[in-house]
Amino acid sequence: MAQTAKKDEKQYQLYRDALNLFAEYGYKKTTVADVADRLGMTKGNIYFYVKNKKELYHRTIHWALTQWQDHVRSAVAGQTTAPDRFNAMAEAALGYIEGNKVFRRLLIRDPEIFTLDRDRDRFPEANRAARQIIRDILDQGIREGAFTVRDPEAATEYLFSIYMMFLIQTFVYLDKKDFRRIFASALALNLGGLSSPRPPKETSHDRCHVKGP
Amino acid sequence: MAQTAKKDEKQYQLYRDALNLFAEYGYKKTTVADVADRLGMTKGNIYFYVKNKKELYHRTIHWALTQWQDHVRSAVAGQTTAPDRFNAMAEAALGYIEGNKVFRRLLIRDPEIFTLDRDRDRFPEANRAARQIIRDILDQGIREGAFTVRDPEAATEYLFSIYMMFLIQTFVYLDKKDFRRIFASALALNLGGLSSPRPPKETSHDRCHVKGP
DNA sequence: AATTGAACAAATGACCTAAAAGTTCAATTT
DNA sequence: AAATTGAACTTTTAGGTCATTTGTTCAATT
Repeated sequence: MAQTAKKDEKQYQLYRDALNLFAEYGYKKTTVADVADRLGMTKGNIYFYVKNKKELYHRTIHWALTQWQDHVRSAVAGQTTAPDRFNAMAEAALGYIEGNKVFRRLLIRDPEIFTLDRDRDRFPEANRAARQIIRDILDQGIREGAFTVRDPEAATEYLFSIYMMFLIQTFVYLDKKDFRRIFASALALNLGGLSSPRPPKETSHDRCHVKGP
Repeated sequence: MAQTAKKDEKQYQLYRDALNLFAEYGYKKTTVADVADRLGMTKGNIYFYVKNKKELYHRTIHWALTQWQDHVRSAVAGQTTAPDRFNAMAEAALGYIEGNKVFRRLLIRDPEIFTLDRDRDRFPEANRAARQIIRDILDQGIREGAFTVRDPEAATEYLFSIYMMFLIQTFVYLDKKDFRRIFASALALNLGGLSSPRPPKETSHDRCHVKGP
């Protein structure tokens, strides 16, 4: 049941315009009539595209999350080794929002878009895909011998939580003060751990490859 | 201005009883008269000990946090090496709440006791002390050559956030499902990092001590 | 110093109502 | 047929009133 190209185009406009309005005024203060006005139609016609306001909101945000994820995936694809991909993923994921004012506003209006509570996750599909990006990099690293991970599933869950935590602290709570500095610490810790020894160089590649005692 | 021993004792009772009531009914549903009744006094007399209900609540929780921290500190003191202390701290901090039904109830009634948002932290003093516990272990580990940490202040902040995250996920959101499993992953990752090489043994001590290339 | 109890002040919840916003749909346009 | 309109309809919300509960004060008492 393929949609018409025209409907696809209209839907794109709908999500884009709705996103801007929801980001500016929040869910409650944005009326269906506001969205219709912005698109040059009447509010009744919105219901030709979505079944109600709630669905409009949800689809709009899901669409925004999807765009963001595509950006991350292409950044990851631009690297080859697992550690490089890990860094690229982290940088792309956080950097994208850093540079996206509309998305940041949206998060302030609706801080629960990102949550650490799986039961209250309103975008489980998008977040499953996000976990998969992490998981793929871990698996590659293990396969190629660059990473040592005992329980990849648990590690993925843990890393995803840290990623959520960073998003929430930085873009919801606006604790940006030392964002980059703590982010760097987090990357170093996740790649190398607390434990010595490690040469005091950052570039994460040339590492001691001696087997344990 | 030393208080009388009698007043100290009454204060202890006050906090203990108030804690139980707040945990059972929450802040709103617990009346000042309820607390007074439990202590066998009249509500007017509560105001001899605290200046208002809000202060009673805050002091009560602060007292509970302090007790918890004392427990963690003594668990840490029971170990000697930094990695052992790190593990002991993590286990004591999470384990204490795991076994404390009243505290867990309180968290469900008032989920914002723990927050990732420094601006909304109602117990900054207690949390500063908690960070200090982490920091002291990191410093010891660095001093003794067991840990390699480029920026201890940022690392402390990061580790404290992870600790908060675990508390929130496990005891506020009740995502206990894989708590222990992910907790183990987190400890392993923080001590050893993702990167190979590391012998496939868990006990975190006997590690490769060869200097980098 | 610690406690009481009555008096007073502030906060809450229930109820009401008018306005605003969400939703439907038969008719109309593209 | 797909897309759109606009009026009718339903649901939600914001604001106001009011009785009741709860929080707070304080002069008197132990």
